[in-house]
Amino acid sequence: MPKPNAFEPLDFLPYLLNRAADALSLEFQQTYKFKYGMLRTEWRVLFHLGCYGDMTAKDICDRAGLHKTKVSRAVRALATKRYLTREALEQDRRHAVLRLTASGAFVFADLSDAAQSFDARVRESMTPEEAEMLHRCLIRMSGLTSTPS
Amino acid sequence: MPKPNAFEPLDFLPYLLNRAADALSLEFQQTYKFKYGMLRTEWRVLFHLGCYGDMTAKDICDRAGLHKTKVSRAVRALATKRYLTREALEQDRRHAVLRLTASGAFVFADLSDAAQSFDARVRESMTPEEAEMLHRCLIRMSGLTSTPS
DNA sequence: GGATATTAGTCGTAAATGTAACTAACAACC
DNA sequence: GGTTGTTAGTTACATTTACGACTAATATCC
Repeated sequence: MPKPNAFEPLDFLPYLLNRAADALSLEFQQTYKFKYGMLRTEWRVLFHLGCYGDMTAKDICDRAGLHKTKVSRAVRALATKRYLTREALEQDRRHAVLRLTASGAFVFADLSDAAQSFDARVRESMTPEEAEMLHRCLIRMSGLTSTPS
Repeated sequence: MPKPNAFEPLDFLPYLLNRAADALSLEFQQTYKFKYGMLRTEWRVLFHLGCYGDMTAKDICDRAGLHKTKVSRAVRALATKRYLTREALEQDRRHAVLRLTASGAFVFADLSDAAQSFDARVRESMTPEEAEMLHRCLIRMSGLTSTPS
């Protein structure tokens, strides 16, 4: 007896989203993994620092929606690679401002370019309307308001 | 000196996709994790068996785009929970057909209902056009042809 | 029918992750 | 100024994953 209203994996949004995210991430991963031996979280931290400027680990956690232990480990790895420095704030020494070094900035520039090309290539498979709608839906589902405020 | 054409995380599709996928998966995870103590891959395997009927581990790997070791372990976990049985094929004893038990089928029915409600709830946040377009884009990005052959 | 190659599935180990406990610095209240 | 609470970040440990090596069954080719 087949189910009356059969629901199938390819209609289930979390599943579909995961497959698409995995497919894209896996492909782009080649770029930062092979060239710079970075992990995904390291790339994300670098990306945030490069795009938004110096900030603390906490800021990155909030922005990127990552857990502090994950960021902590990524920051340590990036510091070991000399891609960033940690500088404790005078007024509150619990905070450490993270700053890209020259080589960190160079790597960021390289990866950022690669990311832009990659993104552009993916967008080629859709119409501008689709791209815009996709962006809107993804932001909404992520629970992000698009206003950075 | 600010970058001329600044690219930012929220415009990068892999990042956005991951955030949306994580947000949704994390939420739906509560359902199968708390009620049945299942891991995501276990839920996926159950989902595939329930939706598509009896199949081998290899079939699930191909359909779900999962590595065989991941499926192997999920299958063992589900077998331990008595949600499925493994039956070696007469004509080729390398293959083992996986079949849901009565309780496996019950759990599947329950989770499948929950998944449908969840999916419906997420879709409420978008127009039918958006939902359709999203589905199309995700399938395309996943590298899946929507024709199951 | 015996050597070689494939294939389905499992196992072992190293790496990565999640969770909670921890440390250190600050704040607030008395 | 000491007690209590909170926050940024790290550490420790258990769970999960990735990757490769492995086993067993079948297919192929001679």
